[in-house]
Amino acid sequence: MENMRDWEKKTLLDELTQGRELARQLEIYLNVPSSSVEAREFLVQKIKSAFEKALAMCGISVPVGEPEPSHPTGHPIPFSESPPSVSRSPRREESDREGTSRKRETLPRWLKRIQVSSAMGLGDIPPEDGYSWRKYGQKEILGSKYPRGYYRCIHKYIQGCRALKQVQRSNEDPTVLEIVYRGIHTCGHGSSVFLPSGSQEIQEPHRNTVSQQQQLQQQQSEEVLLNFWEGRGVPSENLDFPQHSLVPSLQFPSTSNIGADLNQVSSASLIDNYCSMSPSRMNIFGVNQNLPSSESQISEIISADATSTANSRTVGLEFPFEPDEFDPNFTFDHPGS
DNA sequence: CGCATTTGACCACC
DNA sequence: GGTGGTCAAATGCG
Repeated sequence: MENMRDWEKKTLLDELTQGRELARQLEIYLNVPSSSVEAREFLVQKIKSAFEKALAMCGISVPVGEPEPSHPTGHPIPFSESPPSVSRSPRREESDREGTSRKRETLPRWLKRIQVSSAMGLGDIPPEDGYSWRKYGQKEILGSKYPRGYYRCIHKYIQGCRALKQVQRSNEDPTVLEIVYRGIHTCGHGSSVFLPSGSQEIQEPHRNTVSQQQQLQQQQSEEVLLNFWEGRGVPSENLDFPQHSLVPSLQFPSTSNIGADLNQVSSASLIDNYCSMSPSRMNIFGVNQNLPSSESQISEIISADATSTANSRTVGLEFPFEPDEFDPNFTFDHPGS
C-alpha cells in the first residue's frame, strides 16, 4: 500500500467513496417500506462490488463464491496477476485500471435539447446547468456537422462522482444544443439543474450531515425524475440514437404532483396508447427495472423525454432492446414514496 | 505559474 | 477496420 501510486490511491478512494454513497442510498431505501426488494438487492450487489474492488486493489483477493454476472460498470476487476511487463507502455498500464479505463460505462443517460441564442459566436460553451464540468475531450462525429464535446464532473477524482455529459450542436438546427447527461451526480454539489427555475433552492453552504446527504440523494433522484417528467424536449421520434430501439411516444393524463401521481400513472393509460409495451415494472431514476431478461438497471433506459400540453404528457422512452420483448404491464414507481 | 482546454493518440466495442 | 469515448501531453490563458 505504501508504494501505491497516486492514481491507485485515487481509484481506491473512488471505490470507497462509491461504496459509502451506495450504502447511504441503501439506507434511504431501507427506510422506505414500499421500496422494492430488487432495488435493495441491486444496491447491495453494487456495494459489495465496490468494496471487493477496493480490497483487490489492496492486494486482498476477492472470494469467488458469489458470481458477479454483470459488473455495474461492465469492467473486469482491474488487477493483473503478473506485474506489468516492461514492454507495455505506462499509458496502457494506467488505462487498464478501474476508474481510468477507456471501457465505456453503462450509465443511465437522457437527452436534453436546449435552444441557444445563436449558432455562431457563442462557441460551443454549454449553458450553465448548475453543476461544475470539466471538458476532457472533443470529437468529430461521423455524419454530424458539429463536434461533440465531452465533459465530466469536476468532483470526479475528489468524490468519485461519475456524472458525464456530452454536448453537441444539432445538425438540423445549429441553435439547438443536444446535451446527453450520463450518470447521476453523487458528489452532492451543484444546484437543482433539472428543476424549473425558482422551484427549489440551492443546497448546502455548510458541511453535510448524514441526513442532509440523504436529502441530497433524494433530491438528486427527484431531479432526474422531474427532468424526465417535465422536460421541454421533443417527442421521442426525433431522438437520435440509431443503434437502439425507440419506443413510440406515450401519452399520460395530466398530473400536477409528481410523486403522488406517478404511482397512479401506471398500466391502464399507458397500455391504451401502446399495447405492445413493456417492462413489468420500472424505476425511472432508481435502480430497479425488472425485465423479462432479468436485467435490472436504470441504464437500460437510453433516453427519456417528455412534452406536455394542458391535458396530457407525451413521453418518449428509448431502450437498448426491441419493444416486442416487453410484457404489457408498465408502471412507474416513485422511489421516494 | 497554475489551472483549464485542446488535440492527437489510444483503445474498447461493434 | 471503423467509430466513438477517454486519456494525457501540449498549449493557452488569467
